[in-house]
Amino acid sequence: MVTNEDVVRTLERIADLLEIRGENVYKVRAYRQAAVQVENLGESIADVAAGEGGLVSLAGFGPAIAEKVSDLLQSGRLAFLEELEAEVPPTLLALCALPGVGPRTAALLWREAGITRLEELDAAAHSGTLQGIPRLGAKSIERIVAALDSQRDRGAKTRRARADVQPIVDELTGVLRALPEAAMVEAAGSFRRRRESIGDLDIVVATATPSKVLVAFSALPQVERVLMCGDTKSSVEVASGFQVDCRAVSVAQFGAAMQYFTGSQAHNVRLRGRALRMGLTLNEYGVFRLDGGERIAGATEEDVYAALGLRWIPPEQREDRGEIEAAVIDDVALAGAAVQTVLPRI
DNA sequence: TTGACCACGCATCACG
DNA sequence: CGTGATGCGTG
DNA sequence: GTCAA
Repeated sequence: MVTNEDVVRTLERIADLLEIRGENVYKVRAYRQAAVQVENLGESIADVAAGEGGLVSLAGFGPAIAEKVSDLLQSGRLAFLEELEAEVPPTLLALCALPGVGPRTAALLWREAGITRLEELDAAAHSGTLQGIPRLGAKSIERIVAALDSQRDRGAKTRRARADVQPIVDELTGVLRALPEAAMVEAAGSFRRRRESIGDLDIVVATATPSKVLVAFSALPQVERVLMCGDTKSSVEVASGFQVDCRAVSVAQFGAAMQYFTGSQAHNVRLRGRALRMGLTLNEYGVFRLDGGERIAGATEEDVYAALGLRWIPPEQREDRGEIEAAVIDDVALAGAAVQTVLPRI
């Protein structure tokens, strides 16, 4: 019995391996999007396959992916994936899991140094074999060594329970709010979406002096390691490896930044797609007209959603499960009884 | 059949 | 030394 | 690879 979860894992695995192989980014994305669709599917994918229209009736499923998933459902295997795994060593996926190492670097290590597994990478990094590989400078090698060490230190504990994160949120937002430069401070990300499992923490600060706030943030006693600190964002680790990102924006951008950093990613992508179809563009600084670039929203989240013809959507609903469609302020309501306004058609 | 496919910050490296 | 391209990571 | 024009 092949479950939806099996299909999701398989599609994601294909995407990862294709990425290492250097396939077209949109092909890779197509597999990832298909995986997301299956993930959000409210029924058994086997039923969909058997039902009217078959798998191609699913969004993101064209003939190619439909056939592969169909094979998988029928036989429990997928020849395509097996061929791919024969071509691209699956152990490379473990390299990609290292922070700072992505598919391109994994492919580079494989091609240039014949490295396919973590142990080989570790040995090569220390023996100096890595030196001389194009695009792999001293900094990059140092980064790899650090990543391997840090992974060894703590057995790759990734996500944390909401209850464990809450005190960290309270403490960090507390000290940031005490800064005279910080006008507004809020936690965003999956924490704000009230998810039970939290991968990392995002904190948004409104301020007129971003660098001051970020420097202060990076220097907090709770900070164990600074991953990076730029002009608008800083990433650190606190409490044995838990990552916290701090983004500093102006007061006028605070709403757009909160919207952006609250996510989810899928929600944001759909929202931005909607913006484009309305002749607008959405980023973490606001909503802008495509022609001329005039800014039309950004100070508050309500602003941002309203500019896109939407009611404000509670964070816990922002998962791209139909909440955007449900929040559309329809033409009729806007136009009143008499006048037919011309809103951009979505 | 063809073109578009979200948007951006930071670190690093190659190049002039 | 500055600049642009690339890779990675983030929602 | 998929979708829409």
